Amino acid sequence: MTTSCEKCPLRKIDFFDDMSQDEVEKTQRFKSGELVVDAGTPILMEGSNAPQIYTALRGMGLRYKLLPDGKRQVINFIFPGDFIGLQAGMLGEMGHSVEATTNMTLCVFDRSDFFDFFRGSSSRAFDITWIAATEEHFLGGALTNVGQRDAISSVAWALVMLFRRADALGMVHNDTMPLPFKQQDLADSLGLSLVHTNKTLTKLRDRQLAAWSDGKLTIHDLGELAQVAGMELEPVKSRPLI
Amino acid sequence: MTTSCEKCPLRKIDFFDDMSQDEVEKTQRFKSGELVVDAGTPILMEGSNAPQIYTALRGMGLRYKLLPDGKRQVINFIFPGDFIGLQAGMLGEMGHSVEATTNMTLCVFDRSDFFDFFRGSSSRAFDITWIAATEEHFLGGALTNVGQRDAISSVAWALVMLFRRADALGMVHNDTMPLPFKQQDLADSLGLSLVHTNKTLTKLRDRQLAAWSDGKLTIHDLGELAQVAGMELEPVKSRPLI
DNA sequence: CGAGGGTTTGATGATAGTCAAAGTGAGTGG
DNA sequence: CCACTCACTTTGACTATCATCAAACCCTCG
Repeated sequence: MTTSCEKCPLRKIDFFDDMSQDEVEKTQRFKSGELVVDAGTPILMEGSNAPQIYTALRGMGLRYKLLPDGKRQVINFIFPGDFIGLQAGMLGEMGHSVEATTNMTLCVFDRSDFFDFFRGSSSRAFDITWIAATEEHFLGGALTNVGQRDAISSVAWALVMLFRRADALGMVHNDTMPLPFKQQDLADSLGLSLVHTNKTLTKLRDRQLAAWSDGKLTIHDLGELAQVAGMELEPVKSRPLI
Repeated sequence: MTTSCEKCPLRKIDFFDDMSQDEVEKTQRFKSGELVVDAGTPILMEGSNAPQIYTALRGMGLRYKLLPDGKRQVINFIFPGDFIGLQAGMLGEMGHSVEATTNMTLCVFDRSDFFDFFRGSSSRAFDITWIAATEEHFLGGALTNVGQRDAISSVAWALVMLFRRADALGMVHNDTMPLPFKQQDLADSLGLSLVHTNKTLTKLRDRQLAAWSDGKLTIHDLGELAQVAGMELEPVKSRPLI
């Protein structure tokens, strides 16, 4: 049995905006099913004209782009509640691939219903656009990070961003969050080599700023780490859920 | 006298989608005026809660983000027809600053009317979301470029992207387009130093791949340059105009 | 003619990449 | 239950790309 939007566990999280009854119903009607995938499964392929789009209900994943020569850029990390396939819905084609890093459960929507859903509720349409704008905002920050920060600041920035997202989702306990990715994934997200990323991580660990091992990231003093990153912590804003 | 949307010169360009009479009228009602600024004028500031948003009607500019230590990341370059301030409209706050590189004329819209405009026409709402998704798509590519390509490929990629945009707007004549930016701007967009960017540009010039000087960029064989960039040329898609 | 912004060039050095190999731990099969 | 494998992490040595520093050059402008 699939989870009904009515009882969606994500909606209980403060981080997500409240939804009106009407919004819940419209979203429920839009939802065509659920997809359960194992860790490592590809979900969407760059350039593909995918018939379906998703919301991550459980589990984590990543978005990435491959270059012809095989290099990989991780665009960002997927957390529960993330909307996946907006580009497919709007542009008919994904600009990046998506794959599951852990086992995942995804709410499935048919792309063919997307336009109706969009026009059927201007508040939901607004939410979708809000998500797109937020994604753009994040990518501007990520670009700035990769372009302008040196390795230690860059890694620090990434860890702060990940940690704050997890915190907003209630995934942080005892200053630690689950981080089921590989160092290679982080390296590919920052444009650094695996080796250098590894050495930078041990530097942060030695300085007691952030410790990531066994799929768990521990940060005791976020402010200090943000200091190293040379970033200012913007307040966390709640976001809509599709 | 301001340009009416009815007679907007940009609409004559094939690159922009046709608009229905209704869309033209709604856009006209949304438009509150025009802004003419000199080269170098700041248009929007990062973090500001700007009351107005814009569409570039004439001239070019750039979006950028500043780090606390003064480093600058150029997010992208603004061409005529670009919508400016989507983040302000949706999120209430810009994630980057915008400034005019040349003299510019901008169509001005009041942010307070934005939501009405959005809900007043689902096709215009769709267009706005389309633009947001496209921006996200571009930024994914830019991130990949900065993260994964070496200097020569990176510069080549940027020049190809600029040239194709200009071409779509009919700004290319005799294999050359106006490119009124400084080398420092390009350097800041690629995360490279000015000196290294300069040396890379002369390399491309020596190899007869791309010559940029006196504010003009000429490329005789785009395919060859794209080859150097290690990129595949996606077909150009027309886009909506706000 | 001098000043200033932008571009170009050369010399030097540091950050980060590459290569190679060892270490660790979970899972598998004999 | 003990090799053995495999995927991932860690470390060390060497290299190269790119940053930094400095100075010259070129134009336009007052």
